[in-house]
Amino acid sequence: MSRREIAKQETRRLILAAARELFTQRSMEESTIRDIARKAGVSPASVVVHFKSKTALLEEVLCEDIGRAVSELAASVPQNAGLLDRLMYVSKGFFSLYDQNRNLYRGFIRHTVFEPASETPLMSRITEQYLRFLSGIIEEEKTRGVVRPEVDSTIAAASVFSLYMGTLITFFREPEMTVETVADLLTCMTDYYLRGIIRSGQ
Amino acid sequence: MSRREIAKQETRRLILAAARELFTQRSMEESTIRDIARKAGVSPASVVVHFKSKTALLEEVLCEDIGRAVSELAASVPQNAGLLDRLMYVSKGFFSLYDQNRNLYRGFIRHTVFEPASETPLMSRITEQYLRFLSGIIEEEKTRGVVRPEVDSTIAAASVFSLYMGTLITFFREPEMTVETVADLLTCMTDYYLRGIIRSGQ
DNA sequence: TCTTTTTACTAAACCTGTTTAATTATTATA
DNA sequence: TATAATAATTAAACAGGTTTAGTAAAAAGA
Repeated sequence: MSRREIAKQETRRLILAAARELFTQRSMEESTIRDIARKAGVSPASVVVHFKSKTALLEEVLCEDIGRAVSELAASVPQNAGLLDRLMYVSKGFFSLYDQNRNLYRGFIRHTVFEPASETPLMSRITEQYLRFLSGIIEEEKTRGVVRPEVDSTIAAASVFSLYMGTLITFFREPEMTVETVADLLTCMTDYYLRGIIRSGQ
Repeated sequence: MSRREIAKQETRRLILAAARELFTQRSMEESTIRDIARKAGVSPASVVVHFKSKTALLEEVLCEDIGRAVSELAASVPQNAGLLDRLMYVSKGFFSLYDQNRNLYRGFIRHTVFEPASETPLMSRITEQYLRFLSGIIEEEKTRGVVRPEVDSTIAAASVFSLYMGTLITFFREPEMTVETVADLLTCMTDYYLRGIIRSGQ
């Protein structure tokens, strides 16, 4: 690595560290690029040169945390638990994570979820990781005979994920909602999803 | 109404008309407050005085359209259709509406969905209207014996709405996705939801 | 080694949403 | 009617994300 490249990486590291520190203290709006730049000892322009935008910088910081959370949670799912509990396990972990800095994660998700997937590559990767995890569980339960064999696990995973997103929206929209309340709601909704709501045989 | 009040309402009307015209031509970001103010013949500050923020102004404009769409769609649901088709009917109408100006609606939903409910009263009202419509259908199908009687129609409506939101996110994230594709996906997901994915009797 | 090219970085400017401090016209009051 | 209070409006400023034009140092080429 050339001397230039080394300096560049060091600058990048400084910005990331400063951003992480500020973002964990304040919300997204309260942490300005100028603040981050000052803390990192670089110019505001440098921040935008290294990370395409403020959102991209936040994505870089938070996706590291979220990605680690997904991996850890997915690895620690209680294997002897039932389908519903296993599907809920990671979602509940996410709610707890977001609850640590609700405004920050709210801002982050607001700025990424509705963007074209190509604009938020890190977020996309984590979503795919989570979807694979969910469809993996469903496939597993298919071989156990719990889930009907004709069910498309990709569609089912996307559905379970949608229910999660729906409750996440409620979580962020209703400030009085706690992690427990939202987890209970999601559990109830997912339970319905698994069992269906119409009489069987219709 | 005093002379002052009349003038105030007229200014408000001018701003709304200008905003509507600009918003239907360009996206949210491309329509600046200064542009709207110039077209309306008022100062930029006036726009913010009459409407709390740019988002609130957009909410005012679009919720009129969305609200009308909900009412019209809800009133024209084919009554003899099955549960699935009736649940899908309004959602499909929304997708078509959003497809008319995808970037504008994307920006709008991005700026409102994750805000506290109190900040976006018009959006909240429409969401409640839609949820009532959905739970109404489910209650109806309960009396017909199609939906199991122990099902909580509020939870079920929230679930169907979540599936809609999930596919809407996909719709906005994947630019190549068409109204037809997303409608098919949602139909499939909702069908699973109604019938459940596990073997009955578990 | 000297020159040219590349590139990390930045100061200053730009754009836009929003706020503030008047200004001016209307309404209420004496 | 004259004066005081009120409120609609705005010019100007502010703040923050982003862009631009330029600088200076490193790398490449002679």
